[in-house]
Amino acid sequence: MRVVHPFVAMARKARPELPRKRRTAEEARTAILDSAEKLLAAEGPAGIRLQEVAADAGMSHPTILHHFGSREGLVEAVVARALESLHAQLLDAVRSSPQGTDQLTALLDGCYEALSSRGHGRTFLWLALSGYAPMMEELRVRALAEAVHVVRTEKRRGKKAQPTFEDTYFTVLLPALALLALSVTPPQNAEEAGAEKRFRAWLARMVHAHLEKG
Amino acid sequence: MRVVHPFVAMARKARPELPRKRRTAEEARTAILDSAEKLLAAEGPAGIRLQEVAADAGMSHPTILHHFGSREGLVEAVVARALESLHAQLLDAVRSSPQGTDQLTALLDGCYEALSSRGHGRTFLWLALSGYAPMMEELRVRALAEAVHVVRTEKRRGKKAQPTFEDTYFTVLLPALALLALSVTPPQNAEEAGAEKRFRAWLARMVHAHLEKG
DNA sequence: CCGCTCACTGACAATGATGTAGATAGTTCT
DNA sequence: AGAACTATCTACATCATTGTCAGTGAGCGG
Repeated sequence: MRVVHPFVAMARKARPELPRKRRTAEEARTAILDSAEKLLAAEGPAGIRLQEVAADAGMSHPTILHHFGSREGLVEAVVARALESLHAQLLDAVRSSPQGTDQLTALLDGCYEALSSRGHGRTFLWLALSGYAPMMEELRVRALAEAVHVVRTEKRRGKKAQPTFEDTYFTVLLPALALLALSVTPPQNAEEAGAEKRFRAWLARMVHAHLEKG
Repeated sequence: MRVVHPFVAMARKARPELPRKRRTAEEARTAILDSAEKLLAAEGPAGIRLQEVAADAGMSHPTILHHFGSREGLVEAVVARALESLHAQLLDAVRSSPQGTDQLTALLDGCYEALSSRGHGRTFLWLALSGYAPMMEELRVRALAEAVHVVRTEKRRGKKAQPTFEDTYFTVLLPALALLALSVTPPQNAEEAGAEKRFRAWLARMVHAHLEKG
């Protein structure tokens, strides 16, 4: 039934770049996930092919199946890790600077960085389109808006017109959607990058003005 | 070399639902494109499979190859037709109402309708992510912003502070990006639909206020 | 009625992707 | 050193998808 390979040694010699490396299971998993994540951001979940991931990670594709059970297992793992990483980066960006126009610009810059630097914004949109991630819930805009709303109402304690929560929610949602869409195609040159930066500053002024005036 | 099929007639009888239909070439092409466009909006360009398109259009997959030459040919045709249709619908929406807050709300509603009704927004994002369509150019935001800027400067003739074109551009770009991102996941129920409608009205007020004040 | 055109079909080839099986070779523990 | 463990490999099986081919039949002009 099984044809035993005759010339293993020869094949080995023919491709001297195959010194079977042995990593720890953890190292192997992260190497695989790193390679898969690149493909995920570039081509979406459908673009994750075992052979290609394996080639990029410097191993053969059955090794991936050994570590993740199946292609679906790999996809789930890389999706989970990417979303986790995105949320962590966004949280970092939000935690640093809460008040003032300049800080708001910095905040938007930070969020945009989180979305575009490692292709997480692209990944997120791929997932939303593919139905992997429930768009709005995953972006956790609501939670962020709640935090902002607390600060906002705090600041205008005593004023007569208190803003509604929905107003605050929309005010947070708007830049979130815009930055997400922008991150699909990162700027190709310095000029585009400059324009996008000015856009974020402009957007920050707009949002800030709206939050202040109520 | 070739095994001649022995029981064609029997096979025909076995599946009586196969009366070979003959359409005109035009009818066939549009039927195929209609089916392919559904798949394109749902799963992106990578989701266009000849067998599936053929099944949906009620024919065998070689017929598609007969009409479009190759899968790539089909994809190009359906992409071209979808973008054409999206631009036509957006143009329609923009042409109807140029001034005032209420009309601006209607305009945004119209644009959102164009993006979400037939999944054109999803299609567009699939294409942008896949690298088929150059995001910003394809949305033709610049051309729209130029038209808006003419009207805007016209209205404030004589005033001292004229808004820059970039300000107008950003003011058009912002709702464009937001609506596009929103169209990825159309509302699942009446409540979500209502919230999105209120968001568009809120956005229209914001944009209108900015355009008026300068 | 005849014959041509071409939309259409089933069968098959070719390619590429996932998954399986058994052997091989680092690592670590005793 | 020897044994156990397991990360890794090659080879193969299986399936889905695109594309080719030769033939079929509906409609139309003579």
